[in-house]
Amino acid sequence: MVSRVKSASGVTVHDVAHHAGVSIATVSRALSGNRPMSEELRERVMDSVKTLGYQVNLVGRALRQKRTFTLGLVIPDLENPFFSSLAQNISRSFAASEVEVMISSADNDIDQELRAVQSFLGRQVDGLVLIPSDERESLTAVELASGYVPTIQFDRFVPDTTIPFVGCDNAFGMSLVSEHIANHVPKEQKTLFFIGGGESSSSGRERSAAFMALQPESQHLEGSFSFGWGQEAVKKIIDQGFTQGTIVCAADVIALGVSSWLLSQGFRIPEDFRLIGFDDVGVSFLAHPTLTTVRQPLAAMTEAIGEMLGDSQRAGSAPEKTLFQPELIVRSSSPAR
Amino acid sequence: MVSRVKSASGVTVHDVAHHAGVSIATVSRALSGNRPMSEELRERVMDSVKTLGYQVNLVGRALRQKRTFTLGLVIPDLENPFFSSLAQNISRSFAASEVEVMISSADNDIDQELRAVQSFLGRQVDGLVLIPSDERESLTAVELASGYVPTIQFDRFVPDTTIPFVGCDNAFGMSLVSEHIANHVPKEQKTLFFIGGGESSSSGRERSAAFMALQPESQHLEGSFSFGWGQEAVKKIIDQGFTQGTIVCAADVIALGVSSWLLSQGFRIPEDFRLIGFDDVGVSFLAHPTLTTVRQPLAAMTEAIGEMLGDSQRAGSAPEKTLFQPELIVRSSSPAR
DNA sequence: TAGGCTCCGGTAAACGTTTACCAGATTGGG
DNA sequence: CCCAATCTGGTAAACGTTTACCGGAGCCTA
Repeated sequence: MVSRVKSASGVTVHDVAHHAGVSIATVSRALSGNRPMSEELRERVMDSVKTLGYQVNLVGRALRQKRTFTLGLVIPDLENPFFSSLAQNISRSFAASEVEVMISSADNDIDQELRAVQSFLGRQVDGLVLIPSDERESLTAVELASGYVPTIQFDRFVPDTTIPFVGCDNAFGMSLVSEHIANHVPKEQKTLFFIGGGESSSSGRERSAAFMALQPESQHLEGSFSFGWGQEAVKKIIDQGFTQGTIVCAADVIALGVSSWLLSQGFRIPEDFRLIGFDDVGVSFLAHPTLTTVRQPLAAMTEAIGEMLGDSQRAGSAPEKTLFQPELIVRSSSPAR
Repeated sequence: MVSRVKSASGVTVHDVAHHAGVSIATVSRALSGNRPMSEELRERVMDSVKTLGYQVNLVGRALRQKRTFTLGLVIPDLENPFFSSLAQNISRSFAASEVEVMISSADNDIDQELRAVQSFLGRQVDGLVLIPSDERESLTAVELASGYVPTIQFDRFVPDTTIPFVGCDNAFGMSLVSEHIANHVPKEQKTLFFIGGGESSSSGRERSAAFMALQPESQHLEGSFSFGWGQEAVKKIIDQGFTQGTIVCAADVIALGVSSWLLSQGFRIPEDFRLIGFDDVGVSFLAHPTLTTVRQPLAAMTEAIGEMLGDSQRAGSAPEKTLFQPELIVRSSSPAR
């Protein structure tokens, strides 16, 4: 037979105690190692645990300990590769620790987002990492969360709050791009285009603002963080009659859309158009041509989450904003001279 | 000040009862509507709830009710767009219901996968949806899960178990592809290549086997479900000197890799190579050229999850395997004649 | 008017843990 | 040899809910 124990479910610490002929306290201690005990007894308990197929009920434990060893993560949109890769990274950075990361998708809907936050709060998560779906509308969710548990805004923030934020220095990232253009893009391709990801997120606004400040001459298109928008935007550019230039995108997803459309129309990258992205999402080094982009130091950023959540439990207020310095990764879509 | 209630956390049903001058039972009933009560009293309770900022503690509720209204979802790899879009779909199909979907990533690691399952079980989820990471190695996790709660294998299954499975009819999907090739691919492109996703998942094996049975003449390459493998595989094909043909991929991710590499080398799709994918992942209708692919009816499939989990609570054994018929979506990477 | 039924609120038990406190045993030092 | 300290196991309370059960009040019927 496949499963010996038909329903292992329902075995409690009492059953184990009874089977081993000890008290429930002893069982608990044997399992947690919270207090020393004779080796012989511990083994007896462990044997019973094994034969009965006992698995601790974390709900009971959580109620008693007032800790769940759970971290909630709310993602605006799982279908955006940047976010899903973010989720993967955050999970991974907690894989070795005792806390489990639970992910919930807001599906680009602020009601869903609020619901996800409430659900996590009700489930007594020990901390919450939010990527706000909308710069304004997410205010309720973010503030609600931070009223209950240590909360971190990640990648984007809702303005005018004191809730800690971990992200990257978008302005610095754009300055790297601007510098790269100055040093490595030939004159004939110095017609600049900037395709933004929309004004509804801080990262979108910051990137647009930074680039426009550095390169006020460039043409500016504003849309959303999506593959489809990249295609649409570059189409507009081509429709205006441009046949060469440099296209800077507020995100890799956008740049990939641009690339796919340009190639399909017979344009060459980087010979006709140079293309620069932002994020360094997984496929950007696999795409052909490989994408020049601004890499966010995700590993370091996700580590910061752990530290900040730890700190906020111990000491006073965590630093309001932690920015990480991104790095320019030069690949073939806009090579060095 | 931003948050009026410094720490709303810690307000219990007792506090509300005290504040409203009623018993805790009344508070519980006012909130749940579980028993009729005078409107006046209910309002008094609700007022107290609001002023105190009470939020129900779902841990307490779960312990008492022995239900968590939570569905666990374990994903092999969030960075694979097919899986993340799957996750999004499953979340979405439960958005309107009272149950919350919690996602956990196994990060392609069976230890992580087992850990995720155990964690979900300990947290007393009401049901579990698993996409086994590995056909053989995931056996432990899948069987463990099904010993405790209603469990469904999704998209892939571990062989030789009786644990319910929801997926698509891969053989049928491949027969559609084969038919399409017979009817719409011109003779000079009838050199067929099949790029598989590896033998470590049932879907990979089934698709490969089905296509090879239908088109035994075709050249067969086996790898993994990834963008990078698509590029690598098509490179091998080109290195053999082929300059035209039809490439069938076991997944869209693979096909996108193929497409990106072919275009970068100056090949044209579909003039030189026709390209056919599987899954109909989000970007495949955005890619240029748009991808001809086999669409899995995800919406229907995710709905089936809800039904099966409901059934398995009520009646006896659910049907062992539920297969959905996929559909061929003809787009420009392999157009109709 | 007595008896029973309905309505509405409260009391307390139960869910499965962990852990503060207690008590008996053992040990060690003076 | 006695007292204190330590060690080891058990008892019971507590975490925050929900709900079975109880009981008083009001009402209807015979």
